[in-house]
This record gives sequence, C-alpha cells and structure tokens, in this order.
Amino acid sequence: MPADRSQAPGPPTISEVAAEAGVGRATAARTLGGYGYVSPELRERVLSAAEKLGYRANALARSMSTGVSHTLGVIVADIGNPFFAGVVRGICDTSRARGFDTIVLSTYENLEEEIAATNVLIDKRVDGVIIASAAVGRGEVAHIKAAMDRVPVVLVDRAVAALDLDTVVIDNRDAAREAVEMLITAGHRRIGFVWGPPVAKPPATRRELLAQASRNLWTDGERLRGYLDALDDARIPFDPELVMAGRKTEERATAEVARMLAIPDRITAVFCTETDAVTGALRALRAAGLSYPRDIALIGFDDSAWAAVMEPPLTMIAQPVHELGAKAAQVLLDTLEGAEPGRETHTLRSRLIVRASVSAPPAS
Amino acid sequence: MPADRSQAPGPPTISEVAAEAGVGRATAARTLGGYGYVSPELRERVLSAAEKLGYRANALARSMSTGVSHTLGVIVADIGNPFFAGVVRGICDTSRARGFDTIVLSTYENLEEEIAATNVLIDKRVDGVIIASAAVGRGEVAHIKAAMDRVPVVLVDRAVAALDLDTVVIDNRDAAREAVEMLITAGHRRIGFVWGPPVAKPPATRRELLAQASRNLWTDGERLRGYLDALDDARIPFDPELVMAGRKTEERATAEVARMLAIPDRITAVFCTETDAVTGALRALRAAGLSYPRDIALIGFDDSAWAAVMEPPLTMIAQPVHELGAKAAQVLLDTLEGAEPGRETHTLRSRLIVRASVSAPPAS
DNA sequence: CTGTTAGCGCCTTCAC
DNA sequence: GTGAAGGCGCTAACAG
Repeated sequence: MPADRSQAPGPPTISEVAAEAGVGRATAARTLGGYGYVSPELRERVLSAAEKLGYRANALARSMSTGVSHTLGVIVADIGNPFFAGVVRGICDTSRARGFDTIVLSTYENLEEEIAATNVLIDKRVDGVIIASAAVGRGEVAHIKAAMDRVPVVLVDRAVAALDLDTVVIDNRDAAREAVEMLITAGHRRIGFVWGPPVAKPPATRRELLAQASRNLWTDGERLRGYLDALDDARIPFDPELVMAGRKTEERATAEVARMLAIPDRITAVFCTETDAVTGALRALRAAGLSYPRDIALIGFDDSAWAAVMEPPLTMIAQPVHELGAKAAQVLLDTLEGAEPGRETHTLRSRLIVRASVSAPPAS
Repeated sequence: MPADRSQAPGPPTISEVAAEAGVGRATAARTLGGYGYVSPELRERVLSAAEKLGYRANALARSMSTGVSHTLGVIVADIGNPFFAGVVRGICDTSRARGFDTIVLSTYENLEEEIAATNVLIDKRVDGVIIASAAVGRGEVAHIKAAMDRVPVVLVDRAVAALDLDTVVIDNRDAAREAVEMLITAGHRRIGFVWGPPVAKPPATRRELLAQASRNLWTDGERLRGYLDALDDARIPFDPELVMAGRKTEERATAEVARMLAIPDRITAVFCTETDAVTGALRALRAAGLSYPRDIALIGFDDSAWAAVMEPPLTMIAQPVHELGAKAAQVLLDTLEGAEPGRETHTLRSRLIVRASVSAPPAS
C-alpha cells in the first residue's frame, strides 16, 4: 500500500509520478526527460500521472546530474539603459530560440558589483557568460579569468585588451570620428566632447588625456580617440577645455556644457557620447537661451524615438543593439555546441542618422 | 595516497577542499557554508585550501539539500521599457540588500511567453515570484495559480481581479482622471485617448468600450476609466472616434492621432497612456504642421529625461518606478521570512509633473 | 568540536 | 523495454 501522495510536502517528484503511474522511476524519468525508449502505453500512463500531480521537473536536480543548466548568464552595466536593454533582448531572443534561459545581472558600472555578479553566475553553474565589462586594466580582470576557467565567456559592447576572448562590439572610434567629421565639415572648429574620463579635471595634454582614457571605460576611450582623430585630420588644435570633466551624470553634463558655452571662444558644436549626455547638453542650451542647430550643432550617441521627435530632430548615432546581443549569444552558443572559440573581435556597423541638429556655426 | 586533485575534471568540490585541508567533509562544509562551529585553526586551513583550489560553492547542490535558492523570479512585459527597467531595478536593489539574487524574464506582452516564463521560474525553484501579468480573465490565470501553489507570488504594476494576492500598483484611474481634468480645466472638450484597447475599431458605446477594456491590460483599462471619469465629471459627451484603435505601436498612434486631427470637429488635446504613444502623437503633430501647446495640448504617461528637454517641455505623469519594485520585493521577502501574506493592494502615488505642453485650445 | 552517514531529485549505466 | 542502484555536491542529523 503506497503512502498517501497527496500528503507529500513540496512539489511532486519523479518517484511520486512513477508510483502514481505504477512504473519504475527510470521509466518515468525517461518519458519525462524525453530520452531513452518507453513503450507508448507506459508513456501515456506516466504522462497522465504527471499531469494529474502537476509534475514539473526540478531543473536544479537535473543540472546536478547532467552538469549543464541550459542557462546563459549576462552581466551589463545597467539594464535600465535602453542600449543595454536592447542588447539583452537580442541575447534573450536568440538564446531562447536555441533552448537556453538567461539570467541577467546589472552592475551599475561598479566593479565590485561586477565581481559579485560573476560569482553568482558561476555559483549557479550557468553554461556560459556574456559580459559588458567595466574592467580595463590587467589588475581588474581576475574575475573574468576565473569565469573563463570554468565556462566560455564572450564580451559584448566593451572590449578588454588584457583578455583574449570573442568580443562583439561596434567601431566606436570610427563612429565618433564620422560624427565629429560631419561637424567639422559643417564649419565647426570649437567642438565640445561630452562626456570624457570621469576625473575632476581633464589633463592638459593630448597624450595624458589618452592615457587617462585608457584607464577608463573602453567605449569612452574609443569615442574620445575618434574625436581626436577627426580633429587631427582637420588640423584643429585640441583644447582640453572642451572636454567634459567629472562624473558622468546628466547634471554634470549640463554644468560642463554651460561652462564650455561661457568661455570666450565658446563651443559652436557638441558631441555627446551617451543619451544622458545629450539631455544634459540640451538643458544647458535652454538655460543659455540657445537653440540648435542655429546657435549650436549637436550630435549624440544612441538614437531613440525621442531624438526623432525633438524639434528640430536630432542627428544621432544608432547602434545595432539587438544585433550586438544576438551575435554575442550566437557566438557563445556555437562555442557551447562544440565550435572552437574564435577569440576574435566581431565588429558590427553603427549608423549616423542624419536629421537636423547640425548646420554651420553662427557667424561670429 | 590521495588522487591527484589537480587532475580533477570540473570545478573543485567541497570534498576536494576537505581533502586538501586534511579535514572531514562536514568541517569543510561548515566553514564554507558559514554554519555550525569550527575551530579557528581548522577553519583557517579550510579557507586557504578553498582559496588555493579556487573553490566556489555549487549553488545548485546547496539549493537541492536546503530546499531554498535565495533567488527571486521576476516576470515583466518588457525589460527594455524604461518603466519596467526602473521597477526591476527597485526589485533587484532591495532583494540584493536582503541576500537574494534575481532572475528576470520578459514576456513581450505575450501570454504564451508569460506561461513559459512562469514554468522556467518554477523549474529553477525560485523562492518567490513577482509578476506584472498580462492576464485578466479567469481563464488566463492558471499559470499564476500553479505558481502560487508552490511559492509566494506578488503582483506588480498590474492587478489581476481573479487573484487574491499582494499587489503593488499606482492608482492609474485617478492619475488619468487628474491629467484629463487638467486638460478640461484648460478649456479642452475634444480630447483624444491614445492608446485604447487593441481592437480594430473601438465600440461605439461607453458600456461596450468599458467591457472591452476589462478584457485587456489592467492598466489600460484603468486609465481609460479615468479618462471617462473626467469626461463625466465635466459632462462632456464621450465620442468613440476620439479613442485610438488598433495595435499599440508608435506607428499606429501616429496614424490614429492624424485621424483624430482630420475629423471635422478635431481634437484639441491628446492624452497618451504610454511613452511610445507620446512619441507617436508628436510625429502626427509635426506631420500636420501643428505645434503644442498652441495648436494642441498634450499629457502623457511615464515621465523621462527627454520629456523635460523637449521644447516646450512636456507635462507628464511620473510613476514611482523604483518604489514600485522595491515595495513588491519587500512584501515578497517579508512573506518569505514568515510574515503572513497580506493579500492586499498597495497603492503608491504617482505625480503629475506640470510643465508646458498644456494651454487653452485655439479659438476656433 | 569534528567526522560519518543519509538523503535532496534527477540521470544513467547495468542487469533483468 | 524496463527496473534497480549509484552518484552529482551539498546540508543536516547523529555519533563520538
């Protein structure tokens, strides 16, 4: 006489289903796990028993014995940022299509959080990790190396020089150069860069600035290089006063653009490397009673529905967010399925969406 | 003679750490698991052995034997929507502060996906679930009921009438009423509602419209009710032509606002229930050569940095996104820690941020 | 205080 | 074809 299953605490187990169906555990496991061979008749009995009991396989137990979790871990700076939200969606879409779940963690641009997040994923035994890392120096990659020892890792959005990994990015440097070039072609020579390295005051020399940039977020450094490239090509001297300093917040961007607007030989154009930098700059313009593109030209990173409905509409750089995520997931999944990791950099194309925020500088 | 641990495949286990430290497995488990008592000396040996081997606890195995995962599951419509991104951040922040990880899944407003997501969370044995469900009718809540049988569940953003659960929302109806009231006070009587129930053509009568709304997203229905409340209070007759029909996309909003602008007795104000509806409406205004607030007034749901930098800045309803998530997590965590589930509705306050997109209607 | 032992739920040889 | 038995890595009683 079997024990009363309805009294069983907790969710029904495979043994209970087996008992209910009057078969052995292995038979129940085979039909429920979808492997091995089971006669149609027993199969049917097991299925209806499972149905009746409301059986759901314990993914934890399954992972324990198989060693795989069919789960990908994703670490990004801020899931609330539309850019990362798009990337994550790309990752989720393609991994789900290939039978994988996704766990995503936000670090809010904090390395401690990033390390903690990596550990969480390792502990939960994900099969692979995709990470947009804030790490740059050799001293900051230990957690990623540790992860690499256990599972395949691919980098997205941000390259890390010290790591030999598959990496999916856009050409930030070239995208920035193209945008600033457009500003220069329109006649601008005093072009503000928002935002720069998060230091109290940017270094006075190009060399130091670049060194500074290398110690910070990869994307920021690349975009700064692109800005300098365009300046160099046009033989426009670099002016440290035109590079934003301080923390990367909307408020700070407003303050810095206000400053650049107040100096004698004021800026006539701004190049913003992020969405919050754009709104921050826009606030400064309004406060100064200036309007674009008449008084000042503006180009920013990360196009959005808002940028298109601004009056006039904003010229922006659009990143292929979904593709970035999709590609990263694809590369990772391929590796999981046995492909040799290419350890190469996959560069996707961004696009400069030309609208109406750029015209010639005002005649001074 | 112990086997060569360095040859061990896979991540180091607690047994290997124990062997390395020369203690019993239980002692290693106790120090690494942070429970029970271990002498300082052995403790130290275990710790350094773990360090040396790069030991990380297998969260799966741990969950298996303890029965808890210290993980919360979250299901939202679209993590890419700034509203949900904010809510999720609120959830993550408070759950992490209380020692819980978070798994978040997006359903993209699709009930099938929502059911699948629920199953994933159940299978992964999360300790509790927070869900912004698209379910409304009694026939659509089976998956939530199934989840409730296993773990505590709390609803966020969207109430579900058929479910007796802790629910964290804002008063959508009142927020909408307040906004529309402001429009009416300014003198408007022809006020467009964007967007409405996703049907090809909204019903001609109030009664049917409301019935229709009840069959769709809870928030949408509430906001529609608020719109009607305000109309009623002002004894303004309801005109079905002023309610958007069709799929809820930016493009569709543009088309519908264009339509409302083209009818003889055209709208002089628009009330938008979502961010994409706002940008869609704005596109229609531009196409019609109209500008706000002079030609038309506008209020929308979900304030953002963009809304503040528009020229003129937009009057918007701001939801307490972070608090919504934080409260939901708090209620859930309290329940997990033994508090009796209140099964009540927690209503948070939204705010109407008055800026400059509303003025009196143009003299016709 | 520490080590031994028995599961957690599932998958997986291996005989029957 | 199907069932019994062992093991994944960990926790938790229970001895000692």
